[in-house]
Amino acid sequence: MSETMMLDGRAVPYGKTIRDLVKGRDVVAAKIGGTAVDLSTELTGTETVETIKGDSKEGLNIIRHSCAHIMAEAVKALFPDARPTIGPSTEDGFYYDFDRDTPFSVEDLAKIESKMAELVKADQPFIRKVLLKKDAIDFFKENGEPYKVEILNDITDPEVSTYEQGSFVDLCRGPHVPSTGYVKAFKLLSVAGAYWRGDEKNKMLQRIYGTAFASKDALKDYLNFIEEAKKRDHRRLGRELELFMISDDIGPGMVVFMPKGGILRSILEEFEKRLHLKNGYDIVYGPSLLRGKLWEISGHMDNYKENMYFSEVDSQLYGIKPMNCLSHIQIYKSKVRSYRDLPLRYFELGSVIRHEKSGVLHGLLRVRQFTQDDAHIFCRPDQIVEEVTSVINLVDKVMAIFGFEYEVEVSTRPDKSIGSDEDWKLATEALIESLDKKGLPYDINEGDGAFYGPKIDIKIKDAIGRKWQCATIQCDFALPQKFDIHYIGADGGKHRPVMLHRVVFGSMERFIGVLIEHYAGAFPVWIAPVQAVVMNITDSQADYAGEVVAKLRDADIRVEFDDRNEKIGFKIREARLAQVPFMLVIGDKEKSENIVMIRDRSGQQNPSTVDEFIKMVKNANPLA
RNA sequence: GCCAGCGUAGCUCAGUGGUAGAGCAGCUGAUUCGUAAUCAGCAGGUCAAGGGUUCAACCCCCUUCGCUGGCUCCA
Repeated sequence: MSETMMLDGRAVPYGKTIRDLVKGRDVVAAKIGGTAVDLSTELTGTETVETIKGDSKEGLNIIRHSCAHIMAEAVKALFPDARPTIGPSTEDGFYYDFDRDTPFSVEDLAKIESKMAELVKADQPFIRKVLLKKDAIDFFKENGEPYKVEILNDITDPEVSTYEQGSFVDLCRGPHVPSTGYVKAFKLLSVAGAYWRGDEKNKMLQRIYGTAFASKDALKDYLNFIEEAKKRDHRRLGRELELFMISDDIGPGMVVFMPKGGILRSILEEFEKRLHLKNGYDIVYGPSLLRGKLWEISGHMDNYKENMYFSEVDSQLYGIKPMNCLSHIQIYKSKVRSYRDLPLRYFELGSVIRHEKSGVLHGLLRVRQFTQDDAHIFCRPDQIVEEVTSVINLVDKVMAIFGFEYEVEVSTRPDKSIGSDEDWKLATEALIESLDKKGLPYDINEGDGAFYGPKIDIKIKDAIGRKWQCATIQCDFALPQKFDIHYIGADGGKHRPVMLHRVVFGSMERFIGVLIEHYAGAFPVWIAPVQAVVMNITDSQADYAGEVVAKLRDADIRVEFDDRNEKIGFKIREARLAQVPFMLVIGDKEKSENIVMIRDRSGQQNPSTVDEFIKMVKNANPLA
């Protein structure tokens, strides 16, 4: 056996800790055979060792997790009545949940932060200890930490590890940075309530959010990013650009599209109609109010009642639709279907109303009344994979048009659900097969499916990285059975079709909300509510400018005429603030040469004829 | 729904136990001026709503509504 082993590709001797072998404090932990370990690990084997730097994704997680421990130490020192529960790292920071009767205040954050700074300065080592589970239980019981005891009771391993720094000991798998001084840049961000173990039946704990970075500059960059993101918040831009409003007088979660938002939505809806017709869908419309009986058959009365609105008409119970499927099923049932008819694809821009809990409402992204670009595909079991694949292709095409990157998740059977185990298995496998065929990576969300079937969720990100589910494809074996729909097969027998529920935008509201943030209000020309503002320099060009406006309007260009008695600089400023893609400036020169000066959002200017400009705008439509 | 914070003019925000201010926007007038703000004047508020404490409440207390950040839930 040789006397050395490999560390980041260089030969190093045995018998030393990793920390002995790396210089400085850029390296925060290491990986041996793919498992992250502390730098205090002594090298004894022949494995290959790779270091983890603080500015890598893995390294950041370790720094943040260690920072969470430091925060817990600070909290326990300042508030001895706070009982620590769990404190993981997250995608862009960390949190720690405490059980405490008095919630933390914003002022408390500052105190905790300065205590943490002290602890960091003290550069206390993180000390890992491995002990028997029963000894750990005794220790945390004695220490008055019932939550740690509860976690330990769920652990099956006989041995567990703890990490100790200063006066604080936490049950933890690790790894951690070698000492508190490794945490060079951190900030506490907010306090919030959170249920113990994420279950609303449990006690609400006090959560403190924070973040940490490998350097002060990186932290500063992140805080700047948050500030910049706030500027593109769709609620702010929605008001500034006069796209939509949510009025107190009307009610929470109810969106009013104002003229600018109205035209934007209308353009997107026309786009969707054409897209679906091109892809073999039929356009249908269903009513908002459907008999209560129908919702009983569908299972909504048992599974979704608390989210629905009801109305009694002529002593008959009616439910306002929270989804569009039932009308589409009635269309399917309107005549005998042959296997040759399938697949049938019914598309509806369907407005639904759901009683969402008040605390979840969020601008356009979470509302109570919304319009889905919904479709239901009725197909034979042997057509599922092909149909799902074609929906995925459609989604992919649309996301590319708008420049969205997306993440895919497959959600499996939840506790509260209907249908047989075999159906769920078949449907879930079909969804996964389609994704595999397309070569799309995906995560599995166990138990996150709809109550009637498994689903593929496609999530796109808003300005500050929050992910929103927009497109989704849901496989449903339950409703065809409940409504007893069938088709006549080649064998002359009755067979049960499969139903796919799917949306591409998700809802007009949410998609527009994400679009606003994605483009920061500067919409591409084909969807911009106003595509051009014509502006004259003085009154002497008003007549010619008016002719240009008329010509553009006649060519279906969305144009506004700024003929106010204002300076050209002021007109341009206003058009820029309104994020109008093109400004058509008309002075004496343009008038005499029968042209316009086109200024785009970047400030570039080019002279053009009106006809050329019209052609350019028309060509910007992706379905043109 | 739960935890915390917040609610002053159309918007962004000051303000104090003694009956409200600024900037921008708006309106009026002047200005006709070639690429991100012309000047002047005017007007604008049951201080979210309801109740209470007080000689007196926008301010203190309670309730309701709404918003914000989270949690749970979701297109």
